[in-house]
Amino acid sequence: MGEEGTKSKRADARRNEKTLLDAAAAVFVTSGVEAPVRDIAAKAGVGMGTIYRHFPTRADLIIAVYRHQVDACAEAGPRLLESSETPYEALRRWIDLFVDFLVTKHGLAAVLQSDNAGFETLHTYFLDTLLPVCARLLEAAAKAGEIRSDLEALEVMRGVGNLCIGADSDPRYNARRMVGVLVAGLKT
Amino acid sequence: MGEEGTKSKRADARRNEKTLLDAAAAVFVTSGVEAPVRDIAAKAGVGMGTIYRHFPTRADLIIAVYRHQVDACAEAGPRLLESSETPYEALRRWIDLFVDFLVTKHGLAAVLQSDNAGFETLHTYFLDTLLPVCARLLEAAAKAGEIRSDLEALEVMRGVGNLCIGADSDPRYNARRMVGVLVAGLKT
DNA sequence: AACGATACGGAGCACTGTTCCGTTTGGCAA
DNA sequence: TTGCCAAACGGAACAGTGCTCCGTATCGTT
Repeated sequence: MGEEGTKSKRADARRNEKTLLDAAAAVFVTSGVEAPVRDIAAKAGVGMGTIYRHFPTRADLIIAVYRHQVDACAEAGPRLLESSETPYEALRRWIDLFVDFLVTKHGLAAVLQSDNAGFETLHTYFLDTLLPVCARLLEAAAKAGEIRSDLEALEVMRGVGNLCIGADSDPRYNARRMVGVLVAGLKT
Repeated sequence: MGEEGTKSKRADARRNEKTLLDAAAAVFVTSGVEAPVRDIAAKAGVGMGTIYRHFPTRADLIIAVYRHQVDACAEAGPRLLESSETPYEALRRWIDLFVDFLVTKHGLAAVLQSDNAGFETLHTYFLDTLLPVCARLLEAAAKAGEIRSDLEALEVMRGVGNLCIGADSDPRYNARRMVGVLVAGLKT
């Protein structure tokens, strides 16, 4: 439950972890989350072994880099439910938040749904964190009779995530707008 | 405009092209469209050189394998527009056709939107073939006042394609249903 | 039958993920 | 302060894959 940084690790290990996180964040911005591991290691000035020791899979690294933002998104759910006029409005706003996060992370949406081995962890993390929040919002909106009630939260999450794929590589495609259409389609 | 198969090619070349197409189709079914080129070559019983001579990029091979089905989908558009009660109904049915095609092709939807180099050709082919059809259906439905008129055909196509990604690798995700929601969201 | 164009096969190169192990270093105990 | 060793590091090496290149085999024509 606590912070990882205070663990009984050696000082250089802690330092390298931080360095790697910063380097990864920087490389993700410029080259996307699928950037070669070597690039990240080079940017951080460490060897290949170091990166794999700290983050056994690429998913672990991605999770570590974005954990704060994902958690923030999860925490925003209940808050929106309270502060919004209607549950549907809360759902809409929350999905906007999620979409804003995704479309600004080069290639993240794609890798999230990718069935390539090694990314299940990432998929699982997102689902574990955000699915309950989404489910709660959907349930509230359904109970209020604002949206259809035959939809699983998983489907909505994946649908929204999928719509964000490639949003940054083709200016003609506006993911936010299509998500808007999808969310409109949820209404009864 | 005519058939390629009748070109002035050597007999063995024509034979290999057919063999490769069949092998590729078989491998795509079992291993997805991202299957290693070596696997396809092995299945066809030819060398690497042969496959690349006939299909310079993987996209060319994929296009060749699915050309007939894509063309059939394109041709179904105008027919549906005539035979359906309303333009919106035609649009809905046409999108169903497109989705049925995509979800039964392991990994095709993903590679269609992938920004990996080498697949632009594939993306372009699909767009060139299907975009005009989709645009016509959208326009008809918009003119009839059944759907919003501020949407580009490209967005709708990409949105639908995106929703189909991973449809076959997670039984909990029903792409058809989410596309249904999206299409419902198009209504005015 | 001979010959030239066409096509073939697969070794080889480039690139990337991942592992493995010899070397270095941080922190603790004497 | 010094010595020790577990912890951590670096990067060479291996494996999988896309793609090229060129010596060899085959086709079809003369």
